[in-house]
Parts: sequence; structure tokens; C-alpha cells
Amino acid sequence: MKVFWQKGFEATSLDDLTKAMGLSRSSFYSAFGCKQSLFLQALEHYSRNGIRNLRQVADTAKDDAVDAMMQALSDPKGGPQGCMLINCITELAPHDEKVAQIGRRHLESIEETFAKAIDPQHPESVRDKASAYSSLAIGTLALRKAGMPAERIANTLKQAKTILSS
Amino acid sequence: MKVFWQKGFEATSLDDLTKAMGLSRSSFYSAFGCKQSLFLQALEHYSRNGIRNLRQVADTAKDDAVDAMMQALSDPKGGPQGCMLINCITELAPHDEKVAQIGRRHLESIEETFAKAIDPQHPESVRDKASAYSSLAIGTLALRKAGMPAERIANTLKQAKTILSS
DNA sequence: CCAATTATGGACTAATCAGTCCAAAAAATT
DNA sequence: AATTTTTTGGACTGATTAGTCCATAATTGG
Repeated sequence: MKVFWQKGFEATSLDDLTKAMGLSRSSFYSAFGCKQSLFLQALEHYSRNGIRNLRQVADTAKDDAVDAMMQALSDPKGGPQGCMLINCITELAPHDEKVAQIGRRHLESIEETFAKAIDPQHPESVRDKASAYSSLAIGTLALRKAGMPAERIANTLKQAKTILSS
Repeated sequence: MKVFWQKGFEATSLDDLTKAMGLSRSSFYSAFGCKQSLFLQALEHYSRNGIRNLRQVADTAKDDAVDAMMQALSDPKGGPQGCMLINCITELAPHDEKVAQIGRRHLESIEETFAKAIDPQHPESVRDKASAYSSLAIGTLALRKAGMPAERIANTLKQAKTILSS
């Protein structure tokens, strides 16, 4: 998963994978069938893990859950590689419906988590607002990847949060 | 440019390029030197063209320039491929400073255009708000690529615009 | 109309790719 | 301990990659 996260699908070679896993080629193919299969499993794993973490972030910082979520999404672990799912959607979703499907489910889970953080009683009524927060956090990932100063990204989020929460 | 836009840098082969350009390999290399060089030129061309179009959109729809810009950015020409620059930032910026630089300049131009559309007199004072609009529009590109229903994306933008403009 | 320059097609190289295959080693079973 | 099953290393295939090179063809200049 980490290798795919770092390099994307196409740029990751079988040698990269077997070396990272400490597996021989035969073992790799007997265990996973093909490169795509392992990739999809890695992507699902990343998604499950990411959503679980996000919910935990929201639960822990109960008083300002939206802010904490924005922070977590906008500045994910994994260094400059951003969010693996956004990377993979960008690279593959137009050509690969399976990736697109995992991507949609992931994005919907993020939106749902936002909605519950905004209004735990009536999450459905704030769906579009949750979607706006979600898109905003995802958008800042591109800024960060391009090397925009972290301070400006923080200002953007602060400003957006001030307005969106009013 | 169109081929790189559609397939990304790594997934585009020399055969793809020479076929699309109607050029032989020798002519290609004598004209452009290497694949990277053509790619950077294509990226610069896309950026110039995109910013010019965006300014024109803002100028044409003078009364509701921000809305028109959001529409144009969120649903770019080129079918499901989204914005070439966001694609390339996602794929390459962490490993390629030249791409990151073009990306930063492009993103800053978008923000500047937003700022002038929001407040032509004092664009500097609405920089963070412009950045928020910008990030939001970029974020929705990922939703679209993942195949989210266009209606929901439209609702997201509408909601965000209503709140952000208040 | 001829000579010098430039452009072109396509064969070629060396590297890398995903995936296969089998003999040898390791593990499990009797 | 002997035999069967499973796992493993690594050589191998055929396809594809970016980039080179040169003999031929087209264009240009005189």
C-alpha cells in the first residue's frame, strides 16, 4: 500500500512491490494473482483505515470536529504524497470503474462524516454544506502538492471555515 | 498537449506522441529534444490558454463573474479528464520541481482572477476568500472524476457560493 | 541544373515491464 | 524416516519503453 501510495499504480513495478514485501515473484503471484488485484486491496485498505481515522478525529475533538477534520484531510500523513485515494482517482478513475467506485464510496464517507460533525441530529439537512467542506479540503491537497506555503493554505482553511460556519 | 492531458506523462509513449503529431521519431527529437521538454512546453501552453480563457469568462459574465468562474473550473472542457494542470500536479509535482513551479504559478493566477472578480478595487484584501473559491472548484474536480452525479456537484457549488458570498 | 543542407522513415539498442515456469528447497503428512 | 504437498528463487518470455543513428529523400541556395 505504501509503495502504491508513494508512486501511483503505473509507476510502481513488480520489483518495487516484491522488494517492499520481501516476497519472491512466484509467491507474489500465487498470493495476489496480479498487480491490479493487490492494488485494489491496498486501495480498499487505505480507504477503510482513512475513514476510521477521520471518524476518530471527529469524535476526539468533539467541540470543533469540523475544524479538526479539515486539518486532518488537508494535511494527511504520508508526507508530500497527499491522499492516496485522490491520487488514484486522478490517475485511474476515468479509465477504471472499480477505482472510481472505491473513490466514490470514500468521498461519500468523508461527506457523511462531515455532515454528522456539523449537525449530529439532522445530518441529511447539511449534506451540501458537508460536501463543500469536503471539496475544499480536497482542493487544498493540490495546493500543498504544488508546494504552496503551508501558511497560505492554513489561512485559506481558516477563512473558509469562518465563512462556511456562519 | 491533448495526449498528455488525456493520459498523463508516464502513460504517454513516444508512439502516442509521434502518431498524434504526424511526426517521425527523428523529427520529434530534433524538434523537442526529449519527452520531458515537449511535456513542459505543453503544460505551459495549457496554463497560458486556461488562464486566458478564465479571465475571458470572468470578463464576459461581469455581473456574476465568480459563479461563472466556478462553473468553468469545475467542469472544464476535455471531457472526464479534468484540468491538465491538477492532473500533472498530482502525478508529478512531488518529484519534479519544474512541474510544481508551473503548478504554483497557475494556481496563483486562478486565485488572482478570483480576487479581482470578487473585489476589483481591493483584490489583495480578499486573497484568502479567493483562495477558498479556488480550492473548492479544484476539489470538485475529484468528485467529478470519481463519477459523482453532476447534480450533486452543482448543488455543492451552489451551496458553497451562497455561503461564501454572504 | 547541380551541390549543400536539412528533414525523414524506420531499423536498432539497451533497459524495463508484467507475468510464467520449473527445478530445488521447505513443510506437512503419514 | 519416507513421501507428498506447498513454497520459493530466479531464469525466462514477449512486449514495450525512451532515445540513437544512418541511409535516403526532400528542400534549399547558387
